[in-house]
Parts: sequence; C-alpha cells; structure tokens
Amino acid sequence: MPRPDEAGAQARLAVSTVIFALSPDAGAAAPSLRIPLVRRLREPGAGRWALPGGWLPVDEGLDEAAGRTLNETTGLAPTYLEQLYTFGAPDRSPDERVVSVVYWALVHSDEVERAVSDENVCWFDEDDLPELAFDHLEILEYALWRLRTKLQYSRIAHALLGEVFTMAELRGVHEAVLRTRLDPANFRRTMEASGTLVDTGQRLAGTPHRPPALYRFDTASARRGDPIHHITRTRNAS
Amino acid sequence: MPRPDEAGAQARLAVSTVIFALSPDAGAAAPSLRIPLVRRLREPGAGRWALPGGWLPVDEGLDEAAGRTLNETTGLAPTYLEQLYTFGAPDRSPDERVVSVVYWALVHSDEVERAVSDENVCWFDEDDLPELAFDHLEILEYALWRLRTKLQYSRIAHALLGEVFTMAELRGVHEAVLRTRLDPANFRRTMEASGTLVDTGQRLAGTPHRPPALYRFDTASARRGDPIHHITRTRNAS
DNA sequence: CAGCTTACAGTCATTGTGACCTGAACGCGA
DNA sequence: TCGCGTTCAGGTCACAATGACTGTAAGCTG
Repeated sequence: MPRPDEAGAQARLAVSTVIFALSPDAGAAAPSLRIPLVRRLREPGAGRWALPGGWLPVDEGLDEAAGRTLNETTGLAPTYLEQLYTFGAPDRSPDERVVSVVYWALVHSDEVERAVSDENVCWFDEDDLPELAFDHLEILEYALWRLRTKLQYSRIAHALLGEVFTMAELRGVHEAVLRTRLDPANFRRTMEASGTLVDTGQRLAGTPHRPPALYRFDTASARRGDPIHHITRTRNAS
Repeated sequence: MPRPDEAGAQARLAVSTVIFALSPDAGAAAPSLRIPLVRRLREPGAGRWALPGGWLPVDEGLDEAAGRTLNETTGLAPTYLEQLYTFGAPDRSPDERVVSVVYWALVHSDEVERAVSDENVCWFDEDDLPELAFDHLEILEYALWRLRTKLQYSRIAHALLGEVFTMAELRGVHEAVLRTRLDPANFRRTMEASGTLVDTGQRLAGTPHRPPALYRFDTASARRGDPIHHITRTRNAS
C-alpha cells in the first residue's frame, strides 16, 4: 500500500447488502424471491428505495460491517453472507464520491416473519421492484445473476430453508430461484449424489399424501470450493 | 448510501492488481506462470515485495485506477482486467486502516519483454515467490484460484497469448495454469466445439515437423456469461 | 528414401443427465 | 372397509459429453 500523496479529498466507503429470501406463502403456489429494501430519508435520492447498508467504521471489518448494518436496518440474521462486488463509478452518487462494497445474503424463510416491518423497510418481489436509488438496480440484478449461477454449482439453497426440509421444498427453492420446472426424480438423484444431504430418518406427518422424508444439510461436506470463507451464522438475536 | 455521521477517521481506499503472464521461454520446456511485483520503498513493509497499485483518486473509476496504476508501476498494458475481491480487515496494514479493491489481469507473453525491468520491479515464478508485504500472499493465492477456476469454464487463455497461436500453444497455457497434462486430441476437440476459435488458414512454418495451423480468438463469440463487463484493451503505449 | 516427431482425425468405453415409467405409502370419499 | 387419487421414491432408457486410445498425414533430418 502506497503512502498518501495528499490529505485532500477522498472517496467515502460504504457497505451494502442484497438480501434474498423466499416468500413465506409456501402453501400451494410456487414461492418467489423477495428482497427487503429501505426507504431513503435524506438526500440524495430521498423517498426512493435502496439497499440496506451504512458507512464503514474505521475499526470494523467488511464482513462484520455488512452483517451489522444489515441487522440494524432490517432486523435479520443471515445464514449466508458473501461479498459480491465493489461499485465505485465516480458519478454513481451525485454529491460526493462513494465506493460501495456490496454483499449478498440469504436468510431462512421463517426469519422473514421476525424481520422489521416498517413503512420504511419493505419486502419486494423479484419482478415487482420499485424505482431504486443510485445504481442499486444494476447491483441487484448482478446479485440475482450471481445467486442463480452459484445455485447450480454450489449447494446454497439450504440457506433459504429451515433446519430440516423435504426434497420437494428444496426443489421448490431451485425452481423459484432458477424460474424453471425441474423433474422431481432427476432432482432427487442429483441431490443424493452430491452427498450434501443427510436423511434425518424423520418424516413429515400431516400431509394429505405419502409423508416425505426430512433432510438436513451436511455441514461437514460443504467446506470445499471457494477459498474465501463465507459467514454462515447460527441465528442470533438483534 | 447513508449520510456521514461524523467527519472523523476513515479508511483509505487503495487499488491493487495481481498480474499474470507466462514465462517467455516457450522454446522447449513447459511455460510457467509469472507475476510481477514491486519493492516497497517506504514503511510500512519497506523492502518487501508487494502487488502493484496505488491510492484511489476521488475522480477516477475503479477499473481505470487499476489499469493506470498497473501501467505506471510495471509499464504493462493488460489484455484482460477484472475485479477480484475487496480486502478490508482492520489490521491488514499496521498504521492506518486501508481497504484494497484488488483486480487481476492477464498480459500477452510478448508484452512481458516490453515491461519495466527495474531493481524495484521484478517477475517471480508462481512457486518461487518472495516474502510479501501485508496480506498480499493471501490475495495472490486467491487470484491464482480464480484464474484456475475461470479458465475451465470461460475462455480466457487467449489473453495470455499473442494475436494468433497454435493449438499446442493454447494447450500449453492450460497445462501451465492448471498444472496438469492434457490429452492433445481431446483438448482440440473441446476447443473446436466451443466455437471460440477461428482458423486463420495460415500455418506456422519453420517447425522441424508438420506445420500446425494458426488460430485466432473469435471476439464476437466471447460476449456471454458474466454480466459485469471486463476490460479487454488493445495494447496502448504507456 | 527411411525414420522420426508432431498435427490432426477417428473409435470405444464410461459417465452424467434429461425424459419417462413403476411401485409404495398415505389420506380421502364412497 | 375399500378403491382412488396424489405424492414420494426408486428404477430404466436414450443421448450428449468426455477420457483413453489408435491410426493417418505432413513436414524435417540424415
């Protein structure tokens, strides 16, 4: 790292997070992706919706700042948090130069109901987004692309579900994210071959049909691939 | 983007780049990956080797700053430049808080000879690295992982070669990066099926054996995949 | 021209995957 | 109680992709 040449004007560092969850109405219809946004109260961009975030304190790490600001503004505790990209075009904010380190997060569907529900914090459906502030729409679309891409080679769908889940629920996550129908038999075969699922032995009772098996994600087998470690928190209170 | 809560201490923003090229001794032995590093002249970390980079000016974009600092310190003009990751642990620099937006770049092998050759700018072999300053070793290893991973699903090997190349040269790039032997016939079949190569019709004369065909990369077919656009410059003078 | 090396083309077996089928297990209504 | 419908769960079949291998063509050297 070089030495500061001058003590003059400098870009400000912000941290923002794109949060994904599934719509809780998992009853009959297919679930859809939802994203919480916060309404901006101050200029620039007052009134518009924006990604939750905040300025980076001098003594806080990037991952910690992303998790904290996300929790402070939405009350959510993510199960998956990963750095997405750093956006720093000189004109992305009208007044001053702002560089945003953007993260993306996945939260359990049952966590959504415990989230802050405010007139300034609102959940939007993936294809029913409002007008966003700054370049946040571009950021959100990039995060969506990354989620869809990573779902196909990594095993992150469990981060959108609860502790245990049925094969049909897991398939529903893939179908909702990828926006396509998947063959139940082939999906089962692929997931069982991946070795990341553990059959709990339990079965979900009360269904009008044959009770499905309940699975758990094998945390031991998930530690390969990306060398940058991702935060996979157990839920903590805000 | 929120409003500054205080005008107090703030992290400084730096931009660094991990540059990859192949060793020019493409005569007989297999080429190897080489990385240019610069010697730090000032504290902290004076005397150690570090990634080329510099502070981010207020009015310059991230991509532009990465390309400029890379060119100023090494004299290189990269053919491929992509953002890698942003490193911002609070203790990664001893004195002040520094957040580094790190890029990775590929340069043509013939570009290496035009590069600055200084006692403060030196090329190191991939497995003969010196002691690096700060967390730059961790950064470099992550960039290496990304290069190896991306080479297998994207077509970026041409960025390490010249304008035209033989199939054996292209295979040599893959073998050098992936550190493994590849079957010539299967490699040819895979590359021809990818549709990214164009036969120039010319053949490389002067070889002691059957003259190989010269290929060119099909720039039109390379525009798919990652929605974040990468800089693919034509070479420009420093 | 013999002999060598590399370029390039083709074959065969294995594997992964999409499409489809069949039986099993449950609740529900007649 | 007994079909009956629905979903779970395990299987087969066909095709594409790929690794291992063999064969032929085209240049140079002695």
